[in-house]
Amino acid sequence: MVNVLDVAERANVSSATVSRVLSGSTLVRAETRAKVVAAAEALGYEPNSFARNLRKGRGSSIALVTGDIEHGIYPRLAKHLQRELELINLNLVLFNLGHRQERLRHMLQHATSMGLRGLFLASADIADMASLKPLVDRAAGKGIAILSVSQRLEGFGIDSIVHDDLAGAGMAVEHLLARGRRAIAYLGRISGSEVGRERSLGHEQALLRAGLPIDPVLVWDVREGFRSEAGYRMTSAALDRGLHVDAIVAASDELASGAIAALLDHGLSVPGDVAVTGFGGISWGNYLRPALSTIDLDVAALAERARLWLEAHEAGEAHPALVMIRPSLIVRSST
Amino acid sequence: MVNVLDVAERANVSSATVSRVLSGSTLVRAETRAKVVAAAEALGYEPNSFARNLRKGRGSSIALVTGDIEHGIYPRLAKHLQRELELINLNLVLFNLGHRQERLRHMLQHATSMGLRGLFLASADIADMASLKPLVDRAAGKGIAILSVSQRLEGFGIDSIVHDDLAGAGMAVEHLLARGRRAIAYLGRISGSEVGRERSLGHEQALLRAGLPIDPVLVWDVREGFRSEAGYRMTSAALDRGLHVDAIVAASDELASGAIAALLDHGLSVPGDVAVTGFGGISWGNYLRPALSTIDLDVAALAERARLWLEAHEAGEAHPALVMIRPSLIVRSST
DNA sequence: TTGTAAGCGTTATCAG
DNA sequence: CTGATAACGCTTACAA
Repeated sequence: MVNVLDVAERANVSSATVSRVLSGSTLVRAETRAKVVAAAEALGYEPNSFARNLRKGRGSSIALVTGDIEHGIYPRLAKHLQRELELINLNLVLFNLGHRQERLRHMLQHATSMGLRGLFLASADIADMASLKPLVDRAAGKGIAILSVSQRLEGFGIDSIVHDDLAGAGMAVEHLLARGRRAIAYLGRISGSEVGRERSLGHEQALLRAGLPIDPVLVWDVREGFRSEAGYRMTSAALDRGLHVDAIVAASDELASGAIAALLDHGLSVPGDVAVTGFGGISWGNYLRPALSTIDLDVAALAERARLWLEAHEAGEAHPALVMIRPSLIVRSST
Repeated sequence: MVNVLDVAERANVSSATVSRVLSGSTLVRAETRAKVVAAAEALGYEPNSFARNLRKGRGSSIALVTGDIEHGIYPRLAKHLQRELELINLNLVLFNLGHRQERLRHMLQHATSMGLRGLFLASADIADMASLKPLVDRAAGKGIAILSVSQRLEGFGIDSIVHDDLAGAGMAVEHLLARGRRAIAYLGRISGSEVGRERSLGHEQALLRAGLPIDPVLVWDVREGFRSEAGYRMTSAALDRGLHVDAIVAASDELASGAIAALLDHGLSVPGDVAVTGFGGISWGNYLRPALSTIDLDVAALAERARLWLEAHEAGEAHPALVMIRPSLIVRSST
């Protein structure tokens, strides 16, 4: 393994000079710089990141902490975040909780020891924030940059960059109202949990704005998460109970796909009998039949803001505690 | 930041002893060990991974190199790999190529410098392997563990753990033949590329086994990758040309969803007029209507084998150059 | 503009 | 079974 000393020797300079050249310092004579660069080149020198990080006292990776990286917009989020971090020479390390709360504790506890520079929280089910707070503070105190990129956690002192779920759900409901729908169900509440609360609230508030009552039987809980299966099950159950619905606002595209399947299986037509909207803007939504109208989440924008936040944080600059990314409605044939 | 010396001081031992205790060495008196553990506990000691890695000369993360982490089975793969690596205290860092070949070169070149312990290649479009080979060898020579987890690359001296695509495609074709289909198209060849070649071959061989001819017009190229849009486009184009087909074997679930959409849009029924199979076993496939019959890939098994491979590799034990994971057919209503 | 030298926190070697 | 000590490769005061 060739190191700075080898390069220094070959270039007839000191290791300090080599280091200066390689870290792009300007305080080096052009001529010297050239010599060093040539020597490094010739020897195939590659800096050792551990030594550098050890010396500098900080690492070069950010952990993306997800509940379930497999579903919803998380794969897209991971992709965009990685791309953004790469711009500032940081790595994205993946940490999937699999919905085990204690693993988050573990993560928070060992963030410094793992040499992480920051933590992007993208787990949808951070429930017990109160008990987590001390750990978060401890990590933050040690210089770990902590940002929530899925839930609004600014109330707990954690900066948050999130999609404007409230507005998104509102847009869906308003679109359905404009289409003449009145019995607009909400699919995807997780009762007793903050998860998806904003979306559920968006549905509620939009109905109230329109002067419509909130019918509790039209708010459907999912316990198994935002996946197709839950959508299918809850929609089926509602239909079996003979509920009257003419539209469903689903909290995710996957839930929506399950809902549509259930409706079709019950002999109903979409959107003829029941219109359905999704949430997320997943790519295959356009190839469901009927094609899924959905609230498209601008994940690329979110990822960029996350990078900007990180840069500001590292520079010690001020940054807003909450950024909301505005989603947009995509109208397709399911509504 | 509390370090080994602090712990040593508090426990009245040397840093060496602390290190021994913390790395679980048995050559320490139980009593001494207890003192050290207590001191570490009391001080809230956390080992510094950079120092450790620097000293040990190797890191603790594996990079997952994908072409596009957003689609297909890659999110699932990432999830399972992370879980497996966690078992052996390794991190998974994400590196998404976005289908830019030169970024792979870069990755290979800087793997050591980034302190990576290994590289899992999961990019479907590693085309120019010949030119990449020297870089791979160089990295391998430096002790980087390199494993392909999507393409068969054992011919290039790269150990590979892959799904048995040949068998999978064969199972799909045989299933369709058993259902009486004869004009079985293959959707998803990328002409002039090794990508998906095994699947395409599986289709071909299964037809030949059944004594059926290969009709070139029934092999559909996709240039835009294995996504829904391409499936829709190619299927539409074929139908517009008036081609007779009674079944489509798609190289991915996303392609299949596009194909089904195109068929329905052309007024055809699935599976009445045309049966369709997917590839992957994506979770929402069961909620398409008709529900998608597919070749289910056992990603969890693949991930486990990958971990086992890594352990063997590190232990210097022998390990097979090629492991094939057997997929299974899931029959739903699209066939 | 460049060199010297002192660490960063850990582990491995060698004595004891 | 334990301690002293020398690295690992890099950056950064401080000197020159």
